[in-house]
Amino acid sequence: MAAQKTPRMDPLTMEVLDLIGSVVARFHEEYEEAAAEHALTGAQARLLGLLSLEPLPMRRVAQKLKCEPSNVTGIVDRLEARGLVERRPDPADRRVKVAAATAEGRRVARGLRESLDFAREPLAGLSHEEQLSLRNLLRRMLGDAPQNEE
Amino acid sequence: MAAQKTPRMDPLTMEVLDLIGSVVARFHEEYEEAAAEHALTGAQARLLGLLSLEPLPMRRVAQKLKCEPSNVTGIVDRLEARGLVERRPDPADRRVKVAAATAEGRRVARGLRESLDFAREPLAGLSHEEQLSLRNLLRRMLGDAPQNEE
DNA sequence: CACGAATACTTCAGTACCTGAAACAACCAT
DNA sequence: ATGGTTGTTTCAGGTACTGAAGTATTCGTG
Repeated sequence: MAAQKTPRMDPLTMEVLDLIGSVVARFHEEYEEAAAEHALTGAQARLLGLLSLEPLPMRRVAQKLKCEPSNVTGIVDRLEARGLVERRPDPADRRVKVAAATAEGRRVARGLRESLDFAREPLAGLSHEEQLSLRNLLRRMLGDAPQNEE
Repeated sequence: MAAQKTPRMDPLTMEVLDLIGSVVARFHEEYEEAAAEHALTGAQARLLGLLSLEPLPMRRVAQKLKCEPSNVTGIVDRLEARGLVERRPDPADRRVKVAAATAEGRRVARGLRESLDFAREPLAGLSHEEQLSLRNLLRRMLGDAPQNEE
């Protein structure tokens, strides 16, 4: 628990912090917007995006989404009602229900992904070196052990 | 609305995109967590942070938060019940109610800001040059996409 | 000045999201 | 077999959000 008092904050650090805040706000906004275009809420879009990669038991979904399993039930209910997701029994354990995106669900998820032009387009304007540098900086910010130094 | 088919995506670009997604998720998570430590929801924390800078009419708050004014009513209600925000009449226009953070509200907002160690600490580990470079890259990401659609 | 339109806020359904507790079924260890 | 644990759902309770309707105030114009 670092209870430091931040005696003063470097103005550059503050600006970068602010820029990150803007990126976060912008990203979120774009995401919700893209979801809305497909008649989905943000939570539904996140869940569908997750399941479009691979089917997952409800409990795993809750872990990935960092929420309670009881919450997942409702979101899957609504997606299932729209035919975008289905519940399958797990042959190995009859307690678990595996949530999986339907073909239609995967189609919608792809469309969703393609709607997220926000970061892709500006990124295309950066040179390869700049992208590399951005990647490394972001990696360090996230605390990831850099594995592919280049 | 660029409905391009993304003929191919540079793997580096994809990784950077992914990292940005992680930053966004992390930032959000930290924000909600910091808010929860002060017994606030994310929406309440955002509103309080806004009002800690300057008092604003309800209508302006809704604009800043990009939501309906009727929504702001409820959030301000709850913050007001906790004594963190108050409604003041606008002497110039009796229709208008100005929402303002109380002294206690400003105190909580400051604590909230200081709890957001996520980006500050990793940033402190970057050299001045690296921070400059990160700032410039983020600026370009945000500024190169002038989104004045209307 | 009066009167209708516009503006600011609130109230009121209606929906979604989210949590925590309790119920239920199925698994597992003894 | 029994009892504890695990996976899912149901339920109650609360926040967030929208859109429509309602109230009060301001403003524009005849």
